[in-house]
Amino acid sequence: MQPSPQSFDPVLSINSGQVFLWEKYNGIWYGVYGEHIIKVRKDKEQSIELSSFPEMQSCEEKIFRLDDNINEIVQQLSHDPFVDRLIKKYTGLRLMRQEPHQCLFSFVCASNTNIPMIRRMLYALTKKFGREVQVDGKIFFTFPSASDISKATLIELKSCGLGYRAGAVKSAADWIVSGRLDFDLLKKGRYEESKLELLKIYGVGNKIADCVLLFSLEKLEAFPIDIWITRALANHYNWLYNNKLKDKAVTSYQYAAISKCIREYFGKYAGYAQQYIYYHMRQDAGKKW
DNA sequence: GTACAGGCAGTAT
DNA sequence: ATACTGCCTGTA
Repeated sequence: MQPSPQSFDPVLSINSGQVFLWEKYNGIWYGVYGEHIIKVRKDKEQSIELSSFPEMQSCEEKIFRLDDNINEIVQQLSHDPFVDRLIKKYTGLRLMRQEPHQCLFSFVCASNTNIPMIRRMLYALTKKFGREVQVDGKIFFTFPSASDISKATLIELKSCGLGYRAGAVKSAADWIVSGRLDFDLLKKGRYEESKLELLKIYGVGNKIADCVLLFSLEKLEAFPIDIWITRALANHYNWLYNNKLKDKAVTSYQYAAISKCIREYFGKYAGYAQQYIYYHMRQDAGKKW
């Protein structure tokens, strides 16, 4: 039987650059999901086995968004020939649902750097401020809470390799702890309103806000535009924004205009389109991470 | 030594 | 509304 878009491939999704604290150990994938360690094993028949420590109810459905109506999503995106082709090419690629606070800190750290560096920073943060747990004889560290990070000094944060991002991480932590930033409210709010709230945080701009909205706050219309997506838009969607995009960084006004246009074009599941395009661009460039 | 890597904020025009 | 700048850190 041919694989259909309905199937999902956890390893492909884990390796698509949307999550950072995952690693392969003895052929099994382990990932940090807040306080939990997630274990993903694919056996020879390719059947998938997921477990969580401590156990989390229906973690497979939760993390790999199996509650999404993928048929409807695929159908809605298939009007675009490019994305339609990518959906068929990268069978099983899914968005992954992340813990909001881990997601926010991850993408604040992701600003202006590369994936190996992001992984290094986040691992150092978990090691310094997280809780040690053992799974299958291997030591892991849970993701620190906002309160843990808020108590840290800038020096300590910088010692995790955060550099100038340390201030942004600390201020985000302070906002969460003070209740000034409430993820439950942002989940309930509309995309535009929740985005405006996130943009108030020091160190959070358009791209990071859209990542947090898409990956952790259930805003599937969010379409994060980074350098890879800018290149893709310049190559395949030049009609959407009639301007020279090339490799230049977009200004915030350009970002808003492109974002609005592309969300109208792809519809309420634009974020899924972004994921396929992003993965394709990086594959094309030969990126492993 | 230089360039570069998955942005952002601040400032000037 | 856009252009320009500096920024931690590590790797090629």
